[in-house]
Amino acid sequence: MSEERRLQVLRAIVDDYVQTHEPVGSRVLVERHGLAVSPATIRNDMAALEEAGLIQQPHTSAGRIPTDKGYRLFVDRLSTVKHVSTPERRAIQTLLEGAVDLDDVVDRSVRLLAQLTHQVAVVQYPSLRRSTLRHLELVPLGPTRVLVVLITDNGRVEQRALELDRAPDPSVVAELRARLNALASGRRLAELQPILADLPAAFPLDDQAMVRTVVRVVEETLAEDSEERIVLAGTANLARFRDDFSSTIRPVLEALEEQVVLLGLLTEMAEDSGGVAVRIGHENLHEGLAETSIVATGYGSDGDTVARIGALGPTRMDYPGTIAAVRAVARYLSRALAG
Amino acid sequence: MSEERRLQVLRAIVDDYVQTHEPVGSRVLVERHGLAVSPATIRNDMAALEEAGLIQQPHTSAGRIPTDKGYRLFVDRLSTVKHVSTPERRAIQTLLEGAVDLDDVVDRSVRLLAQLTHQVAVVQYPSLRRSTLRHLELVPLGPTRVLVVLITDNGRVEQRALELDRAPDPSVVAELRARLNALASGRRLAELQPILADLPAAFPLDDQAMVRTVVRVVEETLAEDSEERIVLAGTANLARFRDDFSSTIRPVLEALEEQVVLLGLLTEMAEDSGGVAVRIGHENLHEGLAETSIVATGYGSDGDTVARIGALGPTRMDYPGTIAAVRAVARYLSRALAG
DNA sequence: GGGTAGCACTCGGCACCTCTGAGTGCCAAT
DNA sequence: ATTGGCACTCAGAGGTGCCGAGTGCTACCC
Repeated sequence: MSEERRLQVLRAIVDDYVQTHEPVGSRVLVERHGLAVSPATIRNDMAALEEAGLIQQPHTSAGRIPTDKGYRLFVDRLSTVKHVSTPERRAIQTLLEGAVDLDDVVDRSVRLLAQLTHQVAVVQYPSLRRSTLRHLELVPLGPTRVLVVLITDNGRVEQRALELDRAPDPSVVAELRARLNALASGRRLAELQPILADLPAAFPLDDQAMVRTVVRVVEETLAEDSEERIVLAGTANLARFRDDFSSTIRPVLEALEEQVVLLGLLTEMAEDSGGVAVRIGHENLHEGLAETSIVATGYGSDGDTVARIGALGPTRMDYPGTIAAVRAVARYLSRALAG
Repeated sequence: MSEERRLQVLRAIVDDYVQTHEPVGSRVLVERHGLAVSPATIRNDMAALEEAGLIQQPHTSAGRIPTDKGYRLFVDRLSTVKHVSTPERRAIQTLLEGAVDLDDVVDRSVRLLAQLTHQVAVVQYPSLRRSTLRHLELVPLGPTRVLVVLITDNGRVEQRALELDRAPDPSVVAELRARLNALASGRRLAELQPILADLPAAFPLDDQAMVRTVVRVVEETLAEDSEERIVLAGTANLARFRDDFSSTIRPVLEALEEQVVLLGLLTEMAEDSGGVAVRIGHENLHEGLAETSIVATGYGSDGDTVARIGALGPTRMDYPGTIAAVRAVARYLSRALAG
């Protein structure tokens, strides 16, 4: 009983099941997948695969479907690398080049990925901590209210309002802004903390409280990884199949709304195969996503990852196709950010 | 046959059906709703209501369910005004007061509304055109790239990157920024257009092209109503009922992703009853939303509407409760923006 | 004239049945 | 190791009959 053929059988089962969404039996397997042996032989192989926990039977007289473990093996060792077609590639390129700002790039990317994969697409906004500060602005909103605005090199803008104890002198605000910009511009945001700590001492005693408040707000803004924004598209694709998966929709939608959960999942994903990370079913330690797989990878302006992008759908998804699409969009997204 | 009782019957049918999601027959109607007549009498009334197109029978031997027209009559003339409970009110207040900036206020509001109504909640970001400009910033992103940042009085920040033909002189940029702020600060964004038109003439010929580019981008940003952002929450509530409505989920999700559609619906809604607008089923001229109702109202910092907030769910929703929740959240949201 | 009681009628849904066919596991033969 | 054959299992489709909810109608009462 050749080990190699058994894996071929597994691959055939995954391919077929992904396409038809129906348990696949020994006969269709030999008919549709050019296996040069008889159904009986396949049955023996399938028994072994089931023994190994790679496939399972929904009920006695039905065909087999892959388990999470089966999909895992398929993804790691059996799937052939797909590439997105040239027209698709061109479409991606032109679409992303037409974007006017960061929001627009992200928005287009996520829609695009949803359309390419027919899954739910997720894009995380570029992380603040790894970007370089381009400009910092203090804008008075009222007598004692000030808006702090951070602008990064990749065009992300973050704002935060703060309330002061008493109305500050405009000239002091102006000086603070000048000093902040002198100190901070061009630095990575993650490096800022020690630099800013000394700033209050440079001001007259009366103003130090105000300066400290502003510095604290800036630091808070940088620290809040939970502030990281996420954008979704293609949630309607979850309802593509009226049958079994439809009962699973609700917990998935709930998980998608919990951006914190989603962020955690994205960032925790180790990139295994060719820079793309795949989490299958129960591997996502979140009960609502037990029948859901996530394919994700990082993107960034100059080689290093500033954020992630991914696709999410039922475990029975087209992994090679999804992986290819995620990789392609990530690549063009990186390029669009750099340019 | 008293007209008044017939309307009572309609109200009872709506109440019951909203609660049970099952067609309601003449018997349960008298049993559960304290109507002091016999089922036979009710049947006559129901026949009349059906004749009038207010209720309908799914099939011959079933009870009645309200039609869109029936819900409309209910909302306009029969529903009793509900108020949110005092603890709920207090919860809304404290939650919204804890918000740190505009994004946070909007985010909290939409989640809150979704939780209160058990529907999908929608909040439109405050419109740019009606806000006052607080500050305008030009930030160089590269030799020929400039980021234009608009900051409004209610804390909204809008940015747009632009590409120049040649690298501008920093001093010219500084002067342009100063002039723009002098001209535009404190004005309503909608008034800006004529004011900005004269600006290029004030600059040396060499720089006029650059100035014109910047002005054009500012104008574009203001003009783009389609840029208006929308935030959703509670989409998982769509999947609350596994049965009939679940087949309708997909088109609804698709409509929700088309922010343009949603924006159109929100802005077109006339406010009828007590400041809250209700669109029922087919009244939404969008085929995906034929079984969906929307309850919406405006909110704004000082009395006038700067944007809208609403809830969306199956036509068989609890209208009085939803209306009350939308109104309450809108009120506190307005207050949070003003404060 | 409006309300009521009684009655015949309709029809969806449930329980029950059978039958079919897909699919399996095992065994003996190659 | 592979294969054909065979007995076995079982979900799902299709058919049947019954029940009960609900109706519309008509005759009757106040």
